[in-house]
Amino acid sequence: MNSVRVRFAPSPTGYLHVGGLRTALYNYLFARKNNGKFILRIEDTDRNRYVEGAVEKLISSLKWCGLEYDEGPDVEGQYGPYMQSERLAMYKQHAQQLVDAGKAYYCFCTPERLEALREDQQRRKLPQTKYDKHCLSLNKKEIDEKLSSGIQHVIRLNVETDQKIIFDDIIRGKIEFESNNVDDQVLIKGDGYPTYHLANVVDDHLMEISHVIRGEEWLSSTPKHVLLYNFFGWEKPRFAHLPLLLNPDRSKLSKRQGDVAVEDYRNKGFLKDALVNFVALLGWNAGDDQEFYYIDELIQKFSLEKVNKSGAVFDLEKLNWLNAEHLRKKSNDELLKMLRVEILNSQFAIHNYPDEYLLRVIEAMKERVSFVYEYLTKSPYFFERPREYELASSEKNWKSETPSQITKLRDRFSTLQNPTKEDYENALKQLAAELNIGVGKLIHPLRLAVSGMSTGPGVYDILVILGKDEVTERIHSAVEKIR
RNA sequence: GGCGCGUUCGUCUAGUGGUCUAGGACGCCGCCCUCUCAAGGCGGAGAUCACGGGUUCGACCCCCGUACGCGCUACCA
Repeated sequence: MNSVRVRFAPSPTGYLHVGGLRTALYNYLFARKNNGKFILRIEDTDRNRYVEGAVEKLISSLKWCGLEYDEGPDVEGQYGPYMQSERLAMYKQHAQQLVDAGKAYYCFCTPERLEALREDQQRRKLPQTKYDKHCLSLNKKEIDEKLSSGIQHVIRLNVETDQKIIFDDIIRGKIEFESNNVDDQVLIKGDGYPTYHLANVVDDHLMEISHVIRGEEWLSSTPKHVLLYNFFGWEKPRFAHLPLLLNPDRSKLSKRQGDVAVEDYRNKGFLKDALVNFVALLGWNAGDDQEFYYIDELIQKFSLEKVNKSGAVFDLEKLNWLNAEHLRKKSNDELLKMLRVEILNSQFAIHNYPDEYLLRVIEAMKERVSFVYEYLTKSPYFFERPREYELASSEKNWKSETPSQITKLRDRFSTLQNPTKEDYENALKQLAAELNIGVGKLIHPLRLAVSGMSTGPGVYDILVILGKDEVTERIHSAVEKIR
């Protein structure tokens, strides 16, 4: 059995698109599952689209997601270099080989002639617009003259007419094209750089790529690649074209309708485990009911045969849910580390909370948060005294008799020695009984007094975490401040 | 326009000719739990399986057509 070698081959646009993440992930899962190699190759053959620092950003996003590659720009391998811009000589040499064999030819047409040709074809309502092979008729002498005169030129693929181009896609099955619909694609551009089509075929062959797993947008140009493999006399890799990721309106996932960069989701507080888990399920399912996965389980269960054919809408609601699920599964120690980072980046950075204290907060809030930052936004009262009191709750629960009742409660609390949850609870219940009122008459104002809010963990848990002195202090100032 | 690919609850999906009066998950609604909010448990609404023809004793599953959607149609990837 031939060894599995797959690659993720993005062009460095400045960030890692979530669709790109999904493609990278499937390549990674497939490689790991089959004891193969996962390679990162940068397709930077478009000089007009050069973006400073793009490769570094791409790599850092990929690594943040946990997708470690075996060979790449910064990981030594036997098949480098892994930046296409550093492989120009290879493309040139292979293009020349094709020219010598009559499978490709020099073209000296100007952009103006090409544009005019296209317009003419459109005006005549031809079924398709394609190059007219004008330069194919040039003789050797004419070509040599033009070449030595230094005039700009490209090299084009010489597509034969009336051929059937058939290939097998792992996900979609047999796919058939007519060569008459395939244009004489430019292989080497005027600036000497290769186009994607030439570069990806040459590299995939030289790098011994066994499976080309890429987005569906490449399906239509695969016949060009197949032709290239045939012309070179090379064995083709297996192809697998992945369904697209879509906006809620089912158009191709784009910036216009929300965040598309992995970095965006990272900044919003999503866990890499959740993002990876979510994106894995967009277009793939093991055939069972499992939805929660760690990457190791994905590796075990993944197979290309189970990848869907149709596009999947990127549904934030489900991502949110998965994030909460993954967050809740984290150990308290892991959460502590993450919470510390969150605090450092918040208005509470000036405070110094003991681990012991934060661990108790985590225990109390764990079931109530979907994001780490929510420890701060949903229970700010664990980090600072309430600055204000929720109006809806004070109007509902803070009656005219409340100040005196709650003050009595405070007095009871202050007599307790190292009170436990139960001690607080007993004290409150006893007072309620003595005052002949329901416990709710004390509990709700108490919650409001110590937290400023009406929601959160059980009040007694809050009291224990805050500690007696803090609690009595907060009750005191609440009595003064509310209303 | 041409070529290609696709089409099961709002969304992600299970389903490979009879087990489907179509299962799960997210979201939504209700109930339980309960000092609140979550979490959890239970239940509900939600898909004439895009449509129309075949094939078959029998079609979500096979074939053909139509519609719709998406992709490609560059010296961009």
